[in-house]
Amino acid sequence: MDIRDIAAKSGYGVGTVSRAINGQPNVSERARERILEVMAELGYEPNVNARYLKMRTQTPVAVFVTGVGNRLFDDVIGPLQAELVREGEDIVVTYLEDGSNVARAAAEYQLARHPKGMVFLGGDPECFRTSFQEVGAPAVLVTSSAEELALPNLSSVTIDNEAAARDAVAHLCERGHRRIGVVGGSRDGGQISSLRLRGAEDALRAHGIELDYERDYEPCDFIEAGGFEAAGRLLDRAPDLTAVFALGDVVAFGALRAICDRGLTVPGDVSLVGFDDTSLSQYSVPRITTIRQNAELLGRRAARVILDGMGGASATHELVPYELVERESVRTV
Amino acid sequence: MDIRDIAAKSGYGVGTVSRAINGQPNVSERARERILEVMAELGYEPNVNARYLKMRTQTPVAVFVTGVGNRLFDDVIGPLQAELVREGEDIVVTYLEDGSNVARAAAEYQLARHPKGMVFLGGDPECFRTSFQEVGAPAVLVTSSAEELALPNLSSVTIDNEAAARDAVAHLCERGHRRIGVVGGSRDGGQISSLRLRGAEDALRAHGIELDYERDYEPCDFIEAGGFEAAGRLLDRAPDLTAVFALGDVVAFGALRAICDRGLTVPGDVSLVGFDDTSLSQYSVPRITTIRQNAELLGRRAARVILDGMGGASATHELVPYELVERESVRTV
DNA sequence: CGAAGGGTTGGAAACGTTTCCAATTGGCTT
DNA sequence: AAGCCAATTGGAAACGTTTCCAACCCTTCG
Repeated sequence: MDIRDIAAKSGYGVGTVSRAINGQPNVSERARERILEVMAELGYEPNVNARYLKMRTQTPVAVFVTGVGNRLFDDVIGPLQAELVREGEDIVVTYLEDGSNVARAAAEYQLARHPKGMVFLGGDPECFRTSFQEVGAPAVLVTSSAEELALPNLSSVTIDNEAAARDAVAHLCERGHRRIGVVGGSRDGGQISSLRLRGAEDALRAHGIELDYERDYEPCDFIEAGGFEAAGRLLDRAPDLTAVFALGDVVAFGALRAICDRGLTVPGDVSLVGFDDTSLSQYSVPRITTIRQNAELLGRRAARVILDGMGGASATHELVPYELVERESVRTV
Repeated sequence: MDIRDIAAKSGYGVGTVSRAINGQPNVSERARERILEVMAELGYEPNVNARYLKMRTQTPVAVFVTGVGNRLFDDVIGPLQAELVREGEDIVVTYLEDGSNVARAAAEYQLARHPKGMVFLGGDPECFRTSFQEVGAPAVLVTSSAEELALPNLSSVTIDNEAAARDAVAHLCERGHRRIGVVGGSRDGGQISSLRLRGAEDALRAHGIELDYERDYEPCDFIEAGGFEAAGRLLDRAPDLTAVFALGDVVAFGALRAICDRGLTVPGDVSLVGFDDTSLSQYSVPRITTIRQNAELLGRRAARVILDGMGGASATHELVPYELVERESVRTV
């Protein structure tokens, strides 16, 4: 079934039918009604391939997710999609195995599909530097800042990771902790790792403590298993630690397990603070004190940025508020 | 840039170029080499819109996920995608707000995009009955069985939910529990709820206990918050319960929290068994005894079914093995 | 009354592929 | 030398839209 079938059956020309379908002007009320009626009757659906071929754009909005299993991203997608569909846009999600090739994948996708917009959940700004020079569509990087890249179409929405990590660790220091371990990310890892690590370092230094990376830090991927193993190694190496700061909730969750496995309790023996405020930290036993990234806000803002970008707005770099939410995993010593 | 540019520059016709690009026969080695060379030189990428318009097919494989936040599905997507890309297929994921409209969404998508294959993560077979009559592409339903629907192109891969639930509850009964509560799903909910509920009922009956739905059952959505609230209500109503069977790990996780909130311990005061074996039950404190659904196997099998279906195979209904994994949340009374 | 102009309309051209068919080539066979 | 056949090739047609332009019909105005 074709737009021509609709034209024939409704008694109008294809041009008029096309205009009617797309809500364009220069169609009489009479014609519009008749055409819509015939469309409904025949159950006609426009062919997106033909449409996008002609319009030279394609897939509504492409979302790239790197790091399957990052709970925060799962929580961002819902609101993001909701906001976009409310404006009549659709999204299509692609999972990327490895965060490092995100820009390459995106570039290929863009070349091939010409999406209207692109959203990156995770992925390090660095990798956009080389291979993402000419973005055709508005793009937004969520949870990392792309400000210093200053690419014309690449926006970002994120919290101030450094300040948040500083607050998290200061929280521990203020409660009397002096032997504090850090787990997650990696020293020469992406922006997020670096920023959070630097924030932690700063807070410690402000309290007269120098972070000994050799002894009190253990890197790992942002998955439960990573946190479990890294915290295990850290605890075995430095049993006098009274607190652990995990660079992400999933890491904290794994760390919690590792702590318990050694017969220690949280917060009795070691205090724990996470980062992200996913459902993991809300429902774990004990509940974990963490930095709240407002997933809903992140999702909605990202959607807005894309929408505005499609409307011609230039790239922006938003900082959304964060919050330290105190729960039961930190003890005053 | 066009296929015609490649044709012109390489000195061959568009037909030959097209054949060379698609690895079809009837292209001399000489021509193929030259054409590939020119393509690389010009950085040419075929336009998928034009291609799919002509081929009358589109998006590689469409994946529909219903119920954001279901950890099991997150774990299935990775292996699914891995298997598919290994065969040169790509996937595109769409999140559906509400499980009930999955068939409608799929039908629309199919009409508009003509995907090569479709996979449904979650979604109840019932909703496919009416609106999914003529599937053009092979489709597979994961975690529910579509066997009784007997649709020509709709396959399914799932575990035997009823038997697994029976095993889970029997496990509790064999350890001396007589007052067992059940949380999650709903009585007139989808296939999964029904099957697991029936399995629980059967196991109880085999041990001389009749499940009192009014008193010992509390329905809820498959999210942490649901489990938390439902288990809370259940516990308040029937404080003499010594064990709880949750219809999903996320529900169990929420329930664990509710139990602890009431000053009770797991497994000291109440034993708990979950269902799915997501990372939640592996890392929680205590670790939760649960039914393992092998996410990787589910994902890989689903991919296989789609691949075979594209090769012309007809619908199959696979049952993959499950396993009761004993951890620390069940006590013998 | 003729011209001008705004709102509609129809249809051809174009978007970038794949595919079909006819034409060409070159090596064998008879 | 002529005839065949297979392998290769070129190019037109088609896929289903959108858009541009010309044509048309009314009003309205000078």
